[in-house]
Formats: sequence, C-alpha cells, structure tokens
Amino acid sequence: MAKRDKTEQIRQQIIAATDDLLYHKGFNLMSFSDIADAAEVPRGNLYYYFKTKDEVLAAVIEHRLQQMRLMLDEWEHTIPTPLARLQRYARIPLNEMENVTRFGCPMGSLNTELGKSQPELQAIAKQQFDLFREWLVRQFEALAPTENAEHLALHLLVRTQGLATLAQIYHDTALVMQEVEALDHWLEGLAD
Amino acid sequence: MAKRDKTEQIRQQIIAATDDLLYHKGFNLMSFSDIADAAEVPRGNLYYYFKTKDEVLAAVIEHRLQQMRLMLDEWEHTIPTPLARLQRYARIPLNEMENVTRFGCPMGSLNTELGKSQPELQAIAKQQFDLFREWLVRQFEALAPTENAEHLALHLLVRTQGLATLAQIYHDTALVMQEVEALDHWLEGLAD
DNA sequence: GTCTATATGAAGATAGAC
DNA sequence: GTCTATCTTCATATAGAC
Repeated sequence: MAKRDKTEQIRQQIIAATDDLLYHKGFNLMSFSDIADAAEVPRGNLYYYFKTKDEVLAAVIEHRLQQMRLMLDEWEHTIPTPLARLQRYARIPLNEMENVTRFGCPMGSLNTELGKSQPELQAIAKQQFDLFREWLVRQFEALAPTENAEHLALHLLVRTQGLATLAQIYHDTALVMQEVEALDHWLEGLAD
Repeated sequence: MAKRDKTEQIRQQIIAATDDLLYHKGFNLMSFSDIADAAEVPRGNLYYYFKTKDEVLAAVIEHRLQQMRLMLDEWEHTIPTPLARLQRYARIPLNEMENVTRFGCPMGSLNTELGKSQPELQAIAKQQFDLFREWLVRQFEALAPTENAEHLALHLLVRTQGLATLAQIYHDTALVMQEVEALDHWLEGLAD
C-alpha cells in the first residue's frame, strides 16, 4: 500500500513538472532530461513510470482534463447564472495575466504546435477544447433561447484564443484588459 | 554575373522550400536535412548558403516581409476605400481555406511556437505582425475619425488569429466562413 | 562552388546491476 | 523500485577532396 502510494506520488510529481515544462517550452523542445530534472527524478528512472514522451503527454492532458472538470463543476455550483459563468470563463486571461502574456494559452499553443504534423498527439491535446466547447454550448443554451449556441461557443473560443496569441506576441497586458472587457459587454448584450 | 545569378537563384530556392516547410512542420521539427531535400540541394551544401538554421529563418522572414509589402502596396493602389481594404484583409482566411484549416496561420503559429523559449527568433518572426498592425492602424484611421485605431487594429488581429487557431484545431471550414462574415459586418458597422 | 565523409553531441530508449 | 551504463538514431556542423 505504502509502496503504491509512493509510486503514485512520484507519478504525480512527474506529471506536474511536465505540465509546466510543456507550457513554458512546448512539446518538441521539452526533452526527457528536462522532465527528469524538473521532476527531480533520476534520468533513466523516468522510464519506469512512462515508457515514452507521448505517454507523459497523455498523462498530463488527462490530469488537465480532470482539473478542468473539477473547475467547471465548481462554477456550476457556485456561480448562479449562465451569464456570470460565461463571464467567469472569459475572465480567465485576466487572472492568468502574467502567464498569458509570457506563454500564451496552454491549450491553444499546444494544439497549434502539435497540429502541424503530429495529428495523433494533437488528437489528445484537442480534448481540452472539446471539454470547454461542450460546456460553453450548454451555458449559451441556458443563457437565452437560441439555435446558435454552437456558433456562439466557437466565437467565444475564437476570441479568447486570438487574445492569448496577440497578448503573448506583444506582451501586452492592456490588450488583455480591453478584449476581456469587450467580451464582457458582448455577453451582457446576448443576455438581454 | 552568371555565377552570382545562379547562387542567388539557389538561395531563393532554399528560401521558398523552407517557407513551406516552416509552415507545414514548424521551426523546431524542421531539420537541415528536410530543407536540403525540399530545396533539392545536396545535404552538406546548404552550409555554403546558410551557416545556421537561424539564418535560414531570418532569410525566410525577410522574404515574407517583402511579399507582404508588395501585396499591401498593391491593395493600396487597386482597392479604392479603406473599408474595402480592411475587408480584403479579413478575407484572407477564405482564400487560404485549405491551408488555414490544415496548418493555421503561418505568422501566428510560428510566433506561438517561438514565443515560448526562443525570444531572439520570435523577435524576427514578430516583424510580420508589426507590418500588418501598422498598415491596419492606417486603414482604420482613414476609415472614420477615431482615437481607437490602435485598438481596432489589434482587435482585428485578435479575431483573425483566433479564427485561424480554432479553424485548424477543428478543421472547420464553416467556422472560417462564419467568422469572416461577422468581421465583414463589424467593419461595415464601423464605416457608417 | 559542389559534394562526400565524417566529427560531435544530444535525444529517445533499453539492459541489467544493485 | 532505483539507478548506471550504454545503444541507436538523428540532429547540427565541419573538413577537405573534387
């Protein structure tokens, strides 16, 4: 029992370290040595926990998905209206200002990198978008009677992704504030 | 003379091949061998033309900037109004539908990749955004009296970048059409 | 200028001693 | 379960014959 716990703890340590590394360096520049150093696990030892770099990626994405589900569930329970929930989503870049202006969006930048020529890996990373997308669709459906919930959800994703891309390129905090405010007003307009 | 011409011709051949490769694979997955193969230049021979991969990147960006300047100049001379010019810009993803849904935006995806941990290289790639951004600001200033030309230019960049990101993730041509149409209407509204 | 052969280093991955 | 030593592959880069 104690053994299994320790193994699992080290696994989580590796996943947490890789999560950051992936965000800060990208998948293809992140080496197994980087992961070992960051997780403070001896180099060759990593292979006991994960056989390939792809496996680590899959574990990190699975971990992210779990965290996201927890967060969205919490929002459902603590934020009373669909409007406020959508606004909460749109405000993520404000809360993550420092990270967004330095590294962009962790989901978007990863998909952009993998989408070019690593379709199997992108399929894994894409699940993060699927999860948000489906949640957003449900919120828009609850916000107001519409047949456009799908379009609206994608439009919101488009604008938050573009915002993250430009915010990083220009390290521009003012841009984040302006764009989030514009999204806020747009959402309010839809709710009327 | 003839010799210099041939050297220059091969240089251009390498730059053109690398331009595509960069877009289709990304910078970090693109190897010198890939470039040599694509440009049909013997492997070790590349080093005669470019000493490092970074140098090839700089040459490709310089080439792209030249093409962009030519295109924008042509638009200035053949498209009569600022509104029509801005709409022409917003419509690029429609003309590049196949590429955008497969590889995203060539400028945006490159900056996203390099922005994480290769600031010197990103500084080179960023010039593409600077060029469009300044041109867009001038068009918005000519469109209608405003103090927000900078904001509007960035907003348009945000939405085209987000569009390209999502269009690639979901290989979604309908999304491109919807978002470009929405941009079209938004621009028309500003012109009134 | 052109091309082959090769040096060098880092990456992913494995075997096997402890 | 832990760690070292090592294999293989592929990358950048150079030397030097033609």
